[in-house]
Amino acid sequence: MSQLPHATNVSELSGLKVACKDCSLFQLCLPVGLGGPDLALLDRVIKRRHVLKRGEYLFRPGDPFVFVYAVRSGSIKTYTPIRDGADQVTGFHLPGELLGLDAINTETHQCGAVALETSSVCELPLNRLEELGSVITNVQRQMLRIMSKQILHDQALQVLLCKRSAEERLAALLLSLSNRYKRRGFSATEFDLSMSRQDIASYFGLAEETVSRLFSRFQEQGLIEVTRKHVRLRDLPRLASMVGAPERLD
Amino acid sequence: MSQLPHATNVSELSGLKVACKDCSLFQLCLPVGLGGPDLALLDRVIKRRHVLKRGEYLFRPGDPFVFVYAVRSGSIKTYTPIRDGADQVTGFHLPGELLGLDAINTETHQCGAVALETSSVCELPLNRLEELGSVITNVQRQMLRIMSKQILHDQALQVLLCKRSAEERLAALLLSLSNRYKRRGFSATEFDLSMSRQDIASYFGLAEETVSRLFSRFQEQGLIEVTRKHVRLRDLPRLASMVGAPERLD
DNA sequence: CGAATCCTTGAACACCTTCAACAGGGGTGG
DNA sequence: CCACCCCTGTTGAAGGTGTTCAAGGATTCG
Repeated sequence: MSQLPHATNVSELSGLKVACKDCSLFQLCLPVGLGGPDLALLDRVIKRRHVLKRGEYLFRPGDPFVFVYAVRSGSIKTYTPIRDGADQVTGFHLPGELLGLDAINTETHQCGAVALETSSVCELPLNRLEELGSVITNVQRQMLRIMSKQILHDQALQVLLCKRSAEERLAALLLSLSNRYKRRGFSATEFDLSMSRQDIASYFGLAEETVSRLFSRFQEQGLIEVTRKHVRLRDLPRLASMVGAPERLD
Repeated sequence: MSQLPHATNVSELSGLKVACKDCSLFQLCLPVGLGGPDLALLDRVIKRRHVLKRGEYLFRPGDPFVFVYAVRSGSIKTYTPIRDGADQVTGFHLPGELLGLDAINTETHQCGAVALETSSVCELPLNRLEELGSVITNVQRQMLRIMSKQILHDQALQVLLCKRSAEERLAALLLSLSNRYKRRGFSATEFDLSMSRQDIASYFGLAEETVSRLFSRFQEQGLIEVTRKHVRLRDLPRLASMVGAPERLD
């Protein structure tokens, strides 16, 4: 990969000025529950604002595990290659969410991560977090909680894939995006999908055509208005009623 | 729940004698990678041999999170209740495997856990593990790795549910059980299923009838011999060839 | 402006489900 | 200890949800 020193430096310079305590994602990301001194320590090992353009890779399957990443802006999809050369999309990640947790055990990324739009991430060196951990157990505890949350999320997805129809799966995704955007201060009812129909289809084990048809049907039913990537949720209550509590993907 | 003091005491007395370092599951459970002094500390906070009979619950959805459990013997299934009153089976757990990790974040169990046969577990009080963690970071690191492994497992299941046929899913389960039994010193080709057809069906999002038919078909094809719960794998290579690397559930 | 990609829609087909009936074991009570 | 019963598992036939194949339209980007 060729470097772009000027652009990189500029963005890092501006990025480095934002300490965790001043980050707008403070409530969503790793630092939740940490006090002032802990935060200052944490700030020392976190490198901010690695910027990715749409389609750029954060890491690829087989890459050695170096960092856990926190999404700062934009959105990133993770995928795992399967036989037949195809990819399985394993997740969509919004600002404040952590990435690469599955690589801790093997020290090798099994998944890849690609920016769905221009995005930036913080790099968290897990080794150094562990050093800190012996001083501030809060960071360690926080890591455990985040991974626990991820496991819970995976179980919700399992229920969705096992027990729910294509219709209910798409409803769950729209609802999840709505909730996550809302928590980040964006509109809960109107947003742009950064992922393609094919990405959604892969994520849920459906055919691209099925997803496309569902968007059309949801529109006919007055549930949503959709034109290409832009979505407006017109009946949030009815969407919510399609998704049971254990299937919530937030 | 009524107590059975005599039986409980007997089993606990015999159980308490086995320190982690002498446990046959040493290579599979939490202690892997820990040195002698660390192990001695760990032993102090782990309570051994809570015994469960078939059908008894280790915890239920909604229970407060107190312990992480390590299976010592037998097998335990986890499930999550879904609307319609039905249950979704979320996992089958063999000796050496950890249980209840999804409750760390909310401090409440979302899942329940039931013994599929007479089983025993060790209780790991996570709070006290965290105390230790500030002394021996190895325990913390080990917890992170185990949770990372779980996340990887969940992704494999996601691929299986999204991209693979009923046939391939069952092959993946049989192969997983084979590998896991083998690692525990049992036969890789002949064992008893502790879970029902319905449990398997629920786990994979299939109908009970489909699972039953698949067992029959596998037998017709000479892949396995099966009578009720007893299974003999007759063509391990061919079974393995049905399951891609990213879908391995081990 | 052209090419490639993404999205949409239609029709036939396939895998798995659902409904139904029955067989067989294991446990329980007599 | 045996008989009964219930639960688990098995097998068949019809039906449905989603897939596959096919073609065309729209959008973006070089």
